[in-house]
Amino acid sequence: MRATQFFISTLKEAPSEAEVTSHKLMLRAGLIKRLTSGVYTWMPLGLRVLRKVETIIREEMNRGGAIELLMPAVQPAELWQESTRWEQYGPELLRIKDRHQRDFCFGPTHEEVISDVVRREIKSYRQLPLNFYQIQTKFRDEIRPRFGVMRGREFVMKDAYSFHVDHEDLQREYRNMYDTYTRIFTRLGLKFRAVAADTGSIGGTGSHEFHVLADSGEDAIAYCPQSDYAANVELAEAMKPTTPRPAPTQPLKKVGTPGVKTIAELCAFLKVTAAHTVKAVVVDGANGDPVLLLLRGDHELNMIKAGKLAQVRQPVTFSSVETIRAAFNAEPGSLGPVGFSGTVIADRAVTAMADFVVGANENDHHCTGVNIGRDFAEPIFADIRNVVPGDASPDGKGILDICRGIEVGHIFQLRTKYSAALNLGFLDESGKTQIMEMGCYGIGVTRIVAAAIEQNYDERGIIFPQAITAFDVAIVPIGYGKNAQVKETADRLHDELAAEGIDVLLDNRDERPGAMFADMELIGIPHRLVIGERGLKEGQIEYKGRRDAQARNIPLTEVKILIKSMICEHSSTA
RNA sequence: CGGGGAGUGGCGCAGUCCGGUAGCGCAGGGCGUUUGGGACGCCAAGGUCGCAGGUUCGAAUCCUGUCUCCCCGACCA
Repeated sequence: MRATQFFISTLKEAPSEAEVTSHKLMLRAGLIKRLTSGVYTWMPLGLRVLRKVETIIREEMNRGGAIELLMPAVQPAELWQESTRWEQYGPELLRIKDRHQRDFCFGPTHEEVISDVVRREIKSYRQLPLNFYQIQTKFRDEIRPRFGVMRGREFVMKDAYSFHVDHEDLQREYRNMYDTYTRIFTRLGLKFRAVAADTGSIGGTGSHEFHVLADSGEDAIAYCPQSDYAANVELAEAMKPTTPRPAPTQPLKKVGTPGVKTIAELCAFLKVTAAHTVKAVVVDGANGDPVLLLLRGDHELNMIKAGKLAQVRQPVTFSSVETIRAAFNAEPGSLGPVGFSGTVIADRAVTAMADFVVGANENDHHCTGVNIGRDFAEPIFADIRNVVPGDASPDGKGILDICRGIEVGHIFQLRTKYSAALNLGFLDESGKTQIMEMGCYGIGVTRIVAAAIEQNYDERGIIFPQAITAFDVAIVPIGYGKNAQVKETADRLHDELAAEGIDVLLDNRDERPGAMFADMELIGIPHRLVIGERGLKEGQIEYKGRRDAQARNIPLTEVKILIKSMICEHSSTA
């Protein structure tokens, strides 16, 4: 490809709409343009990257035995009413009407449609198992789209749905897809981790998320360096303390703590560590009464875990100040279990605490020397906090650490949640009707591009992994329009590399060298060849890898072999 | 939806407090000089100041309404 026959539009300054690195770089490099909130045009350069990601996914899904199809983006309301999700899905579902005022939606996911396909086609156990997938544009009317294509409303997703005669076969396919995803993200050249996940709203049991590791990731992942344990912090179990509760040594005492509202202020005021304090959080209970949750001062409430408690109303809502005032005679910042007669649920870590500090249920007062059993009744103990680095791994094999990740894939065992609702029956060997077991497997294709950048960039711009770069190699001629030998060499090299199936970009724009270098680096091309009069006299051209500190000269005669060898080891042919 | 911020040429911004008819850098056009790390000079071009009302002799600037976008929280690929 010659730059003059392609479309490159880079910016020196990032548009002010962008905050995170990948978003800024994607806009600066001209990969995407925003049309409206959460909706982007993929410019030619960006589309090349997106297509490479799609190709790898498609090749590996095919290798894994899945079969590609393409379902409609627009779906009739009837199907969604049948699965009861027309009401359940909420405002994230973009609902539209046709000219006859019939209800439709723009598909945020395709369980309903695929189920409709399968129930019409599949009648017998002989036709199972099946795994259908598609790569398609979805629309989810996110409350707050952000970070460019990282959390767009319109995005490209690979979604797959598998159907089985029994749970055992579903588990086999689940494992197969787990392995397929592992191959996909490995081939994409990304550092990633598969983590046990909460099943969220889609439901079902058995689920893993695939996260691209990046410090800027939105998700926290707890993992054990000593074993293969990894789980989303939402899910990772905080184990029971192994140490017994010490006996009380201090008397219960009420102390004035004027103006102290937070744990940090409390620690500073009383000169204690946060681990010796207990924080009190009040949420609405299932029966409407407030429920007091207790956590060690240095721990954080996990809303998902709290939501699973029978005593707590779903979704978890913090009680209003009025409710709290009525129940505790005090305001948030001074709350505690002493003298409170309602339901108290304490995190397991609190089990092992003695002589701690907690709110006194009187504004601007705290109690010190508080002890469970002596000063207030034994509460219900449960796991309601986020794990922290240093916690014991739930598999008992070491100590947890925490890193951040971007969720790019998610696999689920749906079991019969949809197949039962949508009546996905088949006849088994004995001629009896059974309900299919179902799995689903998603990959955020557009998100992968942003995640790859989030993981691979420097101050000059993007550094694309070889597997998904828009162009493998950039040829930058110095004096293309002036020096016939430079032009001829550049053209020939371009043609020869292209003939080898290498994606080569010849920057034949009439730009100054600095501008060309800057652009080629910004758009993340991993290899660069510079052809100049100076080097050609010696029969040499210059090579520089995108991450290399220094360029080096190589004989012209060896260029092709060098480039080929560097690119072919990452070749995307399956 | 709650909280915060912003809409001025393609991009980044100043001007708004204190009303007087719009400016800077970059990009883009022409000409010339340049050509191994985002060149320089000259010339020309480009703006309903988000939109709608209002106040005023006069509004980017003040008032009211409205739309859009971004950031922080609950959702998700």
